[in-house]
Amino acid sequence: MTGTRRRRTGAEADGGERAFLAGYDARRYPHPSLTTDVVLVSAAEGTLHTLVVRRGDHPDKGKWALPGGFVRLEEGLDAAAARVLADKAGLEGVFLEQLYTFGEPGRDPRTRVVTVAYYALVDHGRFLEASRRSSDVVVARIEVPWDGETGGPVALAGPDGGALPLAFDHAEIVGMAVKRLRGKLDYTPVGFQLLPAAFTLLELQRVHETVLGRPLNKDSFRRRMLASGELEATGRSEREVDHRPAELYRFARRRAI
Amino acid sequence: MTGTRRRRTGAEADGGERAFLAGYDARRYPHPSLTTDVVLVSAAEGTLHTLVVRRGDHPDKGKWALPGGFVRLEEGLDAAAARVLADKAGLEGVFLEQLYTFGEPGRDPRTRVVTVAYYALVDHGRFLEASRRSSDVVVARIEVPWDGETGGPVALAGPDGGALPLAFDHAEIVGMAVKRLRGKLDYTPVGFQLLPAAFTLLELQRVHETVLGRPLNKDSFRRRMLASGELEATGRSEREVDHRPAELYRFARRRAI
DNA sequence: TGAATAGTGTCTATAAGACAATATCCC
DNA sequence: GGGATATTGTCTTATAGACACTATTCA
Repeated sequence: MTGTRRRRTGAEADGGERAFLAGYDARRYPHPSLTTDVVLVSAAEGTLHTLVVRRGDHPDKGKWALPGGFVRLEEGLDAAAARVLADKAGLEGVFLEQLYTFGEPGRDPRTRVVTVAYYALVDHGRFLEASRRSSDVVVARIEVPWDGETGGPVALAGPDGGALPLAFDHAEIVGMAVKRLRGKLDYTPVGFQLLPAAFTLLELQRVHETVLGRPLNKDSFRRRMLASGELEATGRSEREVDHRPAELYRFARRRAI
Repeated sequence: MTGTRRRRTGAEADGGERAFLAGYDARRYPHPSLTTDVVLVSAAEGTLHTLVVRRGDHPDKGKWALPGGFVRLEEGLDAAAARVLADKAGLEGVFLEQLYTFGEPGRDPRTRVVTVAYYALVDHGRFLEASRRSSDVVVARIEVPWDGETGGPVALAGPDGGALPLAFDHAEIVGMAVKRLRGKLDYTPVGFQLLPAAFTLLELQRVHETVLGRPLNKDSFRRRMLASGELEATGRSEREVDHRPAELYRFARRRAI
């Protein structure tokens, strides 16, 4: 028992925790701080990328952190993540989904901070716009040291190939985003979120391979995608390629928040 | 901007949220309250069950709530959920996993409460012990009004068949647990957690069918399970059944927290 | 012996992987 | 025409569903 809880009496013996809230002054006892961090993911050149921000202050000064911020008292969690995304990366209307909540007591050395992590998916083109806003913002390549959905922390590499050390437990958070994304890909049409509105089947396959970290069979990928009903031919084709141009498809029902 | 944030200056323009924490006094500004709620799930008689507690106080007095409690300042999220499980249901060593974090501003009428929901899996036998501890604790049948992994709120029915109205957004939380469980079943050996140490293939199939809410093909279920390598024959058989006794299996590597 | 479920074997339909053949663009 | 990739079609193999048949227990 800590100072935040009173002795429980008979009537409160079960379910009393909630009753307790009624007489509870939120300002009187310390709560954990609540933040949200967003793993903004794109796929390009066979690698997943994510946006990180250089920390200007201690602790972990000079290391790289996910864009994040406090959850305001009157603001929903999804809304807080969307706000962070808009503020830090200038992005709206992208796929955004809650990932996991990280709250080990030691994860931030200053005070107890619980963070509700989100992940967002964008096509690489929109991604690059965002990274041009500041030299403290970088789109890093994600290096995944495990196969399949094993999970665990990942490493980041900057545009010059150098390692970007991650602040706090953010390597775990990005790793969790990769793991989730790999899992989702098997049964949800999440790959489209990483591509522009129109794309070829090969581009879609490359995105899937990038997410999964392994090559896929072209024939069956093609069949599976066309049979899924998620794709819709645009009637247009690629232009200015030095081979037979591929047909362009679009996602039949694109979702976003 | 609320009073919880200062105006940002140039050096803080990106990543400043974290720097902000350094000079931040956690007791000076209101944070959301942080709780954890546990959806304790079992399978029996073709239906999923969960444990709920009758609320003795307003708001939602008389309605039924998931066992829950505050996350202590020095305590990890998993640890908080495990503590709630031990306190409220007397259960330890069961499968316990983070589910989702619910934090819409209006979900608790008194103050802003963000809850990190967990779900736990137990075999129905152990479950019943827990429910005998108090008349305010009930193991309810979960009635799922949607197919597959559609998601959405569910309803609860008490032992007498009457509806048990759920407090707050707990119908959503239980619904999310069912959805997650259905998704997990396809690719992880989570069904074993709902059974005692030794079980027959048909019992395992019934559990899967209960979770998924649809019948499964016996032959291919059998083949799939035996081929998965997750099962291990105990060498023993059922006793006292009025038909040919089935072989008892155990899970080859049972996991728990 | 009969009821009831366990467990085995076989056939068929479907989906995935492999591979060959043809099509269409730019140079 | 040559290079390169798109697209189609066929064959093989693995897996799921259907179904028939035998096995084993208790009443």
